Amino acid sequence: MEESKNILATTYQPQDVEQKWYKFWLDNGCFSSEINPQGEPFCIVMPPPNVTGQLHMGHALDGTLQDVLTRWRRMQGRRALWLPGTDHAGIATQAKVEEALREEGVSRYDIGREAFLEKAWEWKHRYHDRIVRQLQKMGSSCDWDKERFTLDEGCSKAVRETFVELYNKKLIYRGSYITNWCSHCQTTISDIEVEHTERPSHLWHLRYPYADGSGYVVVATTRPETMLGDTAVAVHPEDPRYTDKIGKTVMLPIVNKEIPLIGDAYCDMEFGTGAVKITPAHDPNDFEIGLRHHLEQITVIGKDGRMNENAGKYQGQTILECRENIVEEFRSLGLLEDITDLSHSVGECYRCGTAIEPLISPQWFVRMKPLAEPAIAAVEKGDTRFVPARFTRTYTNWMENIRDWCISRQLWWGHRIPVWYCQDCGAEICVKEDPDCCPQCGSKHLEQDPDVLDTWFSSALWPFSTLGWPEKTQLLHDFYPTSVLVTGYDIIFFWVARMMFSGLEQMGEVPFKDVFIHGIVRDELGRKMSKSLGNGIDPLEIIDSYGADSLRFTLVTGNSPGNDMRFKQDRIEGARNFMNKIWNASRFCLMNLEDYDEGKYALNLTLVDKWILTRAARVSAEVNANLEKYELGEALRAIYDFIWDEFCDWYVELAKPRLYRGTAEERYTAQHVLAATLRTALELLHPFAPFITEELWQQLPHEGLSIMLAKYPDGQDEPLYEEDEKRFAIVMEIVRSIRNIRAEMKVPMGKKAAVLLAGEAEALAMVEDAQAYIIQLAHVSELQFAAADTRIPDKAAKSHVRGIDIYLPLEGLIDVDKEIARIEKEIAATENDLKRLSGKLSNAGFLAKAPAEVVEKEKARYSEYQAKLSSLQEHLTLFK
RNA sequence: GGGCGUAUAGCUCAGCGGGAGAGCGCUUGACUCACAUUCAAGAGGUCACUGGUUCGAAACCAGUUACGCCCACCA
Repeated sequence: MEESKNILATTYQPQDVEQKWYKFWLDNGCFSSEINPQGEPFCIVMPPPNVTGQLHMGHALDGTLQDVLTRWRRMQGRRALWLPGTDHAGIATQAKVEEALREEGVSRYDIGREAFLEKAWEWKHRYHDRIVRQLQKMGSSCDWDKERFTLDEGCSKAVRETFVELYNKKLIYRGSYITNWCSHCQTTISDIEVEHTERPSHLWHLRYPYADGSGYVVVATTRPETMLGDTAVAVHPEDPRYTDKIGKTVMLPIVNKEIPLIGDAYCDMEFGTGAVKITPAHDPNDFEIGLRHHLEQITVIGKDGRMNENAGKYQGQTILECRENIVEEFRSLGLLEDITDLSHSVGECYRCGTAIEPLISPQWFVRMKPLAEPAIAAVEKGDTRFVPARFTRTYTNWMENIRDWCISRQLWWGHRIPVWYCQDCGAEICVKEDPDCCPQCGSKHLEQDPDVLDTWFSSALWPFSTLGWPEKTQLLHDFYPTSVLVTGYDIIFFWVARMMFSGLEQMGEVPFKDVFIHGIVRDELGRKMSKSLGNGIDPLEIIDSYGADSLRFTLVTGNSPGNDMRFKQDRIEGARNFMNKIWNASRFCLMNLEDYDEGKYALNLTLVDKWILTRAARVSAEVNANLEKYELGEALRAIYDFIWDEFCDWYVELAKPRLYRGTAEERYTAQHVLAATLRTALELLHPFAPFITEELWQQLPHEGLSIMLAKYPDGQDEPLYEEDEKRFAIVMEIVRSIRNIRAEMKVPMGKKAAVLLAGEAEALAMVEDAQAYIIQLAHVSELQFAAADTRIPDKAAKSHVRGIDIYLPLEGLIDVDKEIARIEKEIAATENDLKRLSGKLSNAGFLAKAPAEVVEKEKARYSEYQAKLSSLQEHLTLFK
């Protein structure tokens, strides 16, 4: 690695170092959980990206947060495991593969199930490799040796085990119910995969004549075409308009069939005409009513989304065509009463946007009630904690109102349902090992259920299937329950909730202790990034031009838990600038360490040394506290401020005189503190910006193989020089004050002014040994000290800081009017502060009830401002 | 119909009981020997509104308004 020393370039080139260090970490096993075999286990199981395509900004955010937590814990000495993997993504992947086939001019039915699956696996390998490369480019420190895939052998075994166990407990059942059918994807989807959108539509009021010729009843519907499958008309049993009509029959127009008028409390008397047409085969509510009243289910819409053979002359028409024609026919029959506007929510497939058709078909379901109860209790007990806490309610509300989960999909890519049907005796066989013959009749004519499972069924097992379950592995024993799950709020229902009940059911324990929820990454205008809008920002492109560290920095800063963030170009540039700043600060450090010889001299710490060391310790503590709370953005902000403001703008500047012109001993101390502080800063920053910190850390004096394995600074064992910290704060104020006067008076840089500090001996003593600092940073030619009552220069600009009057006698440069204005402005500000403080201090309640230290602080502040005010007022009289 | 979030400087956002913050943008000045992807200084805010709790509220509570999101079998 020695040849990598390149401290000449004044700009950081991430491309040069990122690949090198990732390989180094891999080669040295730094990502293995066993790099810290003695540590307390810490485990994050990666939400598996779909193998459908490539990583987007959401993955980049998700991965960055996980990597920060993992690297931080690892540096703390924990036995940290970040377990990676990918998801087979049933519908999505199958759709992609089918699309590819279509381009070749064939359908999946042409090539058959086996050949299709081969294609799908090819697809999987190709995109899997791409995703892994992308995760690696991000700097992800996951343990690749333990990588998993939802459709791999182990996960398949876990799925099989779970299915059979739930089946045996009657928690999985098969039945003909109405489910959500997507005619484009050609499969059923679960309730949460249906997206509801408000669409403007109409309410058609149709007349259904009574069979006995006594007039008609008007039904209101948004779906006239389904009338072909009507098997009743329902009204509220207590609706006075209809009580005497219940039990009559109506003549279903067009179809010319008698159907009953029934009473059912489902009907809302207020809505429409109070009468509802009932189509049990095409509406979930009607389905329920149909069951209650033993109505016939007549399917008139087929799986292709067109009217079927039961639709008579309308057979073959699309739903919308048929709708128009039915309405026309009602009109011509004189049975169209009215058409009114209505906006109502339409269910659409989350994948393809196709309108969902409720259809009756035999499907497999998970019985949710018994599984949801422990999952709710576990969160209420606090076994699993949501961060931020507000998502607890999102979770429990959903769990409490949960409905059975339809898990069968009419796809080929996925876990095949482990159920066989005996072709001879009709037995249903659900077993862990593929059966040879029917256990009931011994027949060999068995046929496996053609369907596969919802992808989320396998994802639900992810926290333990990846650790080896159903085998009782050491890994499972050591790392389950996992420490934290990091994911977006958009999949709390799809995934988090299902992992919860699956973990509790199969493992008897929650799958993770914390759920750290983040928002989604939006574009500059706050819009969701999407393919159709074409507003997506490719993380890989950002990495290519700015580096992974800059991308990670951008994603972490300004991102608070659970909230969405906007990705703006100028923020990534800011991140890039920060990396460059560190690069150059390190260059400076390295240039001055050429002759550094550890231990050569005893340290002789100066004021500024003690200040920066104390600040480093405090920032370290603050960073850890924030990371514990999952406040990653706050942690990083503290590091940023420390490095840029305190270390670069103050410490480095003040170290220069000793480095350039100091004695050998002085130079040594400065080198030592410089290197130690920079090293601490790099270590603090490492989880957020792994590449640049490794590159620089390696070049600094260090112990150990990699910064990844350095102890994360926590500031616990460092001495705190509190007195020096306070004193240096005063120095900073004085410097800023002088700089302010210089800038306001437009004193040219080259023009150095003499500065007089006047005050009580006690106040002056605070800054006495900091003269050189003030002279250097405030461009002062000479610094004089004087007693408080010294006769002061006539034509001097003045400021006042902490009991010290600061005079800049700038003959010829002082613009009297400007100085008056400047002083008046400062006086006004001071008076304002005093007013507020005196109000506070004259408040008996405040003095009696506020904590003593707060009262003390305010009192001190008050007298300080008073001194400042009188000092400035006195000064003003000199000019008037 | 239920639930949730957000409203702080021109923009993007932190802060969430004790002196209004950052980055970007803007103004002014500086190529100061690590960095102009820089340095220094500055302007800019009744912290959405109304009540309440408190000695003290941007922060806590209640309500209001605006925008956004999620859930719900609204023919």
